[in-house]
Amino acid sequence: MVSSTADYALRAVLLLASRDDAQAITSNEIADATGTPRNYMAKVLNAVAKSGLISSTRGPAGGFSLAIRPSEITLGRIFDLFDSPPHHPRCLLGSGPCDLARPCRAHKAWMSVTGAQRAPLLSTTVADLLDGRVAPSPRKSSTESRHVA
Amino acid sequence: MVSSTADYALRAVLLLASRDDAQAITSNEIADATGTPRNYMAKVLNAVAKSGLISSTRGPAGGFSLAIRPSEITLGRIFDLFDSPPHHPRCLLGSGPCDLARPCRAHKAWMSVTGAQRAPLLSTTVADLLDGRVAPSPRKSSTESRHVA
DNA sequence: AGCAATACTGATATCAACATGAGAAACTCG
DNA sequence: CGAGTTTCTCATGTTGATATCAGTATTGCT
Repeated sequence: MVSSTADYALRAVLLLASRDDAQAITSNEIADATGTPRNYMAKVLNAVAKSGLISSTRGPAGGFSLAIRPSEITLGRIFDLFDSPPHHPRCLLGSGPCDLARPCRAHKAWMSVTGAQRAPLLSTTVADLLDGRVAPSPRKSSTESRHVA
Repeated sequence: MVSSTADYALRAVLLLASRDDAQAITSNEIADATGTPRNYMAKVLNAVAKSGLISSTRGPAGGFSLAIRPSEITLGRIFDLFDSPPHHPRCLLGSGPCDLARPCRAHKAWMSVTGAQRAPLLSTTVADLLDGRVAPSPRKSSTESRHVA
């Protein structure tokens, strides 16, 4: 459901956010601490740094450090770097005209589902994750009881 | 976010559910109507049929038809056939003991996020999609206003 | 029995994500 | 200026999902 690359990025950002000191950590340290392949993590960090979430300094005592505050980093912002949000180019029902401007019923309902899936990524920040704080879970069992008979 | 295979399966089921007559449709008809590759759709339909959601009859005038009512088919049931739900084998924060029984704070929050993403898949049925009906969207802006300053 | 239509099965090709390795660029120190 | 440390970049290998093809099994009809 979430690519491993985006998962690596999340772990790295989470690790950086968990230490308050502005001291930079090397790519290898991050890889070892998060249990990810060293060379690959270096590439992932590079991509994240390009987006502006983290900053990198080269040379001795160099490494990576958080560029903005954890409360500003939503999960969606991290995942969007690698996993592009899905778009349904063709209508879910085969026939009939159905574009984005005038989606068919199924298309409309589907967009709502994907939107609901995306909501917690947009509302949850890295700071929330560190504090164990959690986005409000949607109340269930409202549609659950409809399809019993 | 959702594999193309699962997407194909959803379209096929949606197409079958959209016609009330119990007449079977051939694999090729389904593929053409949904705009998916013929040979691949045949294989996907085969897998869906094995799970019991649809039934298949061979020979002339054969094809596929819905095995159970659309209101009984949740989206999660279709997607789980191909996209296995993600599990986080390693803790999100590198160090410290953290298993599934006693998850760390970050782990706990993460599980809540993934759970919230999965909720609409479990509560929405194929019948809902056909009717344009939609799962209740989680109330937002409760965590949204926290990270402004 | 034999033919045609259809679902099924396995082997194979294709492609993108994942991962590795080596070397170049950049920075800090003596 | 030179040496050491670290990020950065490119080329290559590996894996799994995606897609195709050819062949087999099953059923209905004549």
